Amino acid sequence: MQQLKINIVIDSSLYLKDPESSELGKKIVGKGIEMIEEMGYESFTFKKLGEKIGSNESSIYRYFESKHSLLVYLVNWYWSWIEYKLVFSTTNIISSEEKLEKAICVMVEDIKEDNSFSYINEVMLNKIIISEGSKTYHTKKIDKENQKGYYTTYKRLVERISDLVIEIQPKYPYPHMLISTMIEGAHYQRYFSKHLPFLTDTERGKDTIVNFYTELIQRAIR
Amino acid sequence: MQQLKINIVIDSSLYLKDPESSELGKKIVGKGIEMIEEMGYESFTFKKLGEKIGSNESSIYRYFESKHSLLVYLVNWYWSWIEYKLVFSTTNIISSEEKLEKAICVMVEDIKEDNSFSYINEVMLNKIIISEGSKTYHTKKIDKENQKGYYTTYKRLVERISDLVIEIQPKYPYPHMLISTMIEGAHYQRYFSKHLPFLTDTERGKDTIVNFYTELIQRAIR
DNA sequence: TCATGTTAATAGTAATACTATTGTATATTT
DNA sequence: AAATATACAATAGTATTACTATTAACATGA
Repeated sequence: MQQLKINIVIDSSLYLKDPESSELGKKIVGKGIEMIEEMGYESFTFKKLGEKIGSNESSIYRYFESKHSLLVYLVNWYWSWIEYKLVFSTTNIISSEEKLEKAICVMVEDIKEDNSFSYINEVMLNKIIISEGSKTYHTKKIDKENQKGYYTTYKRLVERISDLVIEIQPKYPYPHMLISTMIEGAHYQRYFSKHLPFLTDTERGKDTIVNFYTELIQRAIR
Repeated sequence: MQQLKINIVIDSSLYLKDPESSELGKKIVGKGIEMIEEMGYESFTFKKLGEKIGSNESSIYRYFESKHSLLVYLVNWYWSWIEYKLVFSTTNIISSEEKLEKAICVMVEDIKEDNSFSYINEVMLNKIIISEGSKTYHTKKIDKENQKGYYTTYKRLVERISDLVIEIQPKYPYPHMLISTMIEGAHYQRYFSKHLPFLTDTERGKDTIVNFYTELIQRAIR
């Protein structure tokens, strides 16, 4: 039997030329992920990427107007993918409480498997989001980029889960703050547990971070 | 009556030459804060700072080995200052619950006043920590820099408040995660409320962020 | 007075992000 | 099939950046 194939569609404002439309484009995204993960965003350059994919620096500028906009593209791809996983894991579930629990899990859990989407390594991408993701909005151009729609995917995702919170507890006054605190916080905790463990209480084996945020949210809205 | 003067002492591993030891050093830190706040960390350069303080780029390199290490210095200064405020606002209070409440306030509240320390503008510094602070540890050199003691101030602060949590609820299993989630989260919420308001529920006038985290923590450890 | 050590200024370098221009393959039209 | 138009990538740049090697100025002490 043939496998079901799904494509994540990225808004055209996030690239100059759609990287899905050519082999070179896919190489840029695929190898770009590998290189950013390996050497970090600061050390990563279009020149190095060009060499790696047997192409030229300036060819990459046909697809993305800057290094920054490639990162923004990756972050949006990631959140679209998470949204897809979220919708998938919560359909046909009736109880809102159970839906929320599943949602927390999808947002917060460690990504260990790859291979849903041919040329994108989701495990590496997840690592990039954790260590470099915040650089997409910690920029002086934030307001301009927000207007351009750079953060709509993220917004939609937070909205979706906030709605679940409201379904369960209509009187809870901080649904968006609660969810954005969870999403960003979970990434920080994963980063801390690896590099600054004195800021966490993670143990080996168990997924403490999922437990922590599940409990935190349940108690907050009870 | 003369005013009480206090100096925040920064570990000598965080600079090449102590900026407190000369007028030029104080200018570097003072004007550096102004410029980073104004133009953002990426656009800020030692060359521009040199021009501004009527000195030369390379003179600044005598004090800080890189632009990054200046930011690390500022972050450490900030956390030392917060720790000082924390100790000050919780001494002579007996109840642990009340201590924790005050601590949350000190960590999370909006900084509006300046002038405790002559050449450092705490309001601007707070803005820098909110928008650029995470760049100190989102680097590939994180583990090396951690070994050098770049994050000890932060660690000590988190430890201090985690101890308060443990005093109140000895069985709570995630004190460090709770506090680091709060500190980082509060900064994010301040940033979001200004630039990406759809991720928050902040209202004008009230300090929703303080209320949100106070309630969150109290419910978490109850 | 002259050697010594400490400081800052000069003048650089290598690398970076990004761009203007040229070249080439493919498609379209006549 | 030839002429033209288009799409794309490669070449060769530029301006700016972070950072450094060297020189100059100055104070201190023997």
